[in-house]
Amino acid sequence: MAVHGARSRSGGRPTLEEVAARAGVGRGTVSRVINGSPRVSDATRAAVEAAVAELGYVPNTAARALAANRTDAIALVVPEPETRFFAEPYFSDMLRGVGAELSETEMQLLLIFAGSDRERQRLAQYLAAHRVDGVLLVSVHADDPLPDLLSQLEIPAVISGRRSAEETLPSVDSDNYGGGRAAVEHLVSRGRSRIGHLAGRMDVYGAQRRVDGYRQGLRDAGREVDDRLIVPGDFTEEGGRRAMSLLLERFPDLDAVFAGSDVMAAGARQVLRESGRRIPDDVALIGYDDSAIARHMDPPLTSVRQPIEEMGRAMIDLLLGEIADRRPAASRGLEKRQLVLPAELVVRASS
Amino acid sequence: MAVHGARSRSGGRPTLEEVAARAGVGRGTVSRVINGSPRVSDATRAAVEAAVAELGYVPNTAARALAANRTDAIALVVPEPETRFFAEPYFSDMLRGVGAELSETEMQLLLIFAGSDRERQRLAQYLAAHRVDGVLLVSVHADDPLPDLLSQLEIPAVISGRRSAEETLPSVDSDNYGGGRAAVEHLVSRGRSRIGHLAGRMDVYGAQRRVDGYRQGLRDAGREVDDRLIVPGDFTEEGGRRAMSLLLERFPDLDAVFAGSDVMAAGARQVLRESGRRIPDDVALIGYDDSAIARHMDPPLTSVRQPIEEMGRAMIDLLLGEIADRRPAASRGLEKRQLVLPAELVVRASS
DNA sequence: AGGTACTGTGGGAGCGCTCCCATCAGTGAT
DNA sequence: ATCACTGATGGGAGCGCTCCCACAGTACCT
Repeated sequence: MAVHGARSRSGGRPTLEEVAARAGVGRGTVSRVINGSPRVSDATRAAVEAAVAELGYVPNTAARALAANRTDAIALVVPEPETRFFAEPYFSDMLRGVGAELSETEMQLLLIFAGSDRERQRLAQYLAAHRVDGVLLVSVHADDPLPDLLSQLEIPAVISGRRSAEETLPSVDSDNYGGGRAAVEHLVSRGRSRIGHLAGRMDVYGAQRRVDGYRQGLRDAGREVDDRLIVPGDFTEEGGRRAMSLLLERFPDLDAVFAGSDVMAAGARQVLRESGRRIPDDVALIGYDDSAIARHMDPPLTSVRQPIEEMGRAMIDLLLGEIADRRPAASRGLEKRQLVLPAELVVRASS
Repeated sequence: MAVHGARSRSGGRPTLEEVAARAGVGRGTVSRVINGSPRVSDATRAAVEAAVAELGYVPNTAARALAANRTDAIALVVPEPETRFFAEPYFSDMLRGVGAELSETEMQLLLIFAGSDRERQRLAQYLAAHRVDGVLLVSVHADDPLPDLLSQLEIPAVISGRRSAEETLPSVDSDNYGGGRAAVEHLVSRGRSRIGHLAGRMDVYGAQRRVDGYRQGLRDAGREVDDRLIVPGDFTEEGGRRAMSLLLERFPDLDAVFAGSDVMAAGARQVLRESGRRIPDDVALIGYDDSAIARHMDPPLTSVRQPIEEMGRAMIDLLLGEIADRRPAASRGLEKRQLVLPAELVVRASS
């Protein structure tokens, strides 16, 4: 006996069916118009669009997701505590690029932090429920289980940077090798003869590549590479200080330092100052990341800039491609799915 | 002729039906167990849970959303460009509180920026599609159309701060009045006799209340309020400088200043310095927000602290209540739905 | 013994959409 | 005039869940 009128549970919102009735067409046709199918005559399309406008029709996402098995949403997963996310400009730049590129589409972006174990647990559950069509993974460490979980669940994903030379996931990286090389080349061209390198954490592939670039830069200049000139730090200021002290101890006649990050360069600067050395007169200093630190340092720090915002855009492009190409599972090779964007040396007063 | 086997479009994920078959019960029973209904015997529940575990069953959110007309997601809407979001600790603190409180539930948080017109357009579309069960609105200006859109769409929402004394939406605010009063009380107790106030933008209700508190603080001390001691700024550093200059011009014998924000206090400090006045010896200075600026200022700035993280938690509590109480539409009054959390004076060397 | 009131359970009827097959009218070739 | 296509359209059959009614079983009354 129950009368199921137009005003159902969904709060009186119009449905596809109602739009179809209004436009005097079938359900399928309205669906085609909504989804931009070309197989609709112009007259029909116009009629449907008018009905949509009159009724203020908005598609029900849940119904669409259920029927089409897609969510029109992707997640930006940050496997870090929220604090780091806000502290580092890297993330905000990345987010800007991602947001810009995504605003061209109908896709929705979710921001998910997975710093704590508890949060990672929730994330796993979330992914298992397939609540997103794809995932953007930033700042992943070499031993993170997340990428494997993703491929196991067959969720398209793109990673920023790469975990190793054999990265299997689609990825967008910047040219750490070229960046390292450019830094050294610059120092050589300024007549520096003994150039040290404060390396980053060696379990980060990008840091390894910077070292490789440093080596090659020296070789290009016809110099021998003395491994004792390479001191590992850990990307922190304190690490930079320690590494710098050690380097100075080994080579009192050092006249240039290439640090694997601006933060380490800041630590190095302190040690150089304390030892009475002037920058750049006695020792030239170069950092990496071109962060705010670099611009505000005294003297302003020469640094290697990564096009982070552009990397964000590229990641979205790749991911959308992956999602669209879902049908011929793993058809294309990896070649076109791993991008490396150029890094650029920004010269300032420290070198 | 088509055979619709167990492995359907959804990528072979088990369904409720399959779990039911496995556990030897009906569909309804499994649903009850999944949703924690008490109307299930212990034995049956155990059997179902075992089946869920064996099959690795995860509910299909889209189907649930469609059938139950809810999304289990809420949005934190920031009507500001992303840049400001990252720049101000207010948001990151808020996000931390919100995230913490939400992690106790099954709800998913979406972060949505609506700084540009284009983004606002998208947001409106998003809300019209009812893709979230509720909305948290932070940093809303008096004339923002968003709150009205929300109530028109009948989407539960909670606002941080309030737009005016007659705020109609559920809200969580801090006690700006009490904070202003406490600041003045403190200055009076330190023997300051001529106390100025650098007010914030007067279209922000909280700024008005700080002024009210300032006034009452003086009255409490039995002093007369001279309106020329109150100079409006605009919450910026430059505004703080201008207001401070004006104030100093009017009252060269000023011996205390209460600024409506730490940033304005920073501007004021510069002007005070330039005029040769020492802080706190000649002039005491108090800010508002207790931000990083306050702690790092020279001398460290006395400031009024708002419990932002706690406000975030409270907003979630309120919102979840609103969502749960959807049935008796607008039943409860507003009394219990507008919280005011205490502000606290953090005394440092500047006063 | 017959009622009354639970509790626990099964399963039909949707939710609003997409997918896809059937249908129909039009077009050009035979 | 007939046949084979093609493009445009209608609508059935799900997608996987929740809601709710119906029904069996048990317990407690009169």
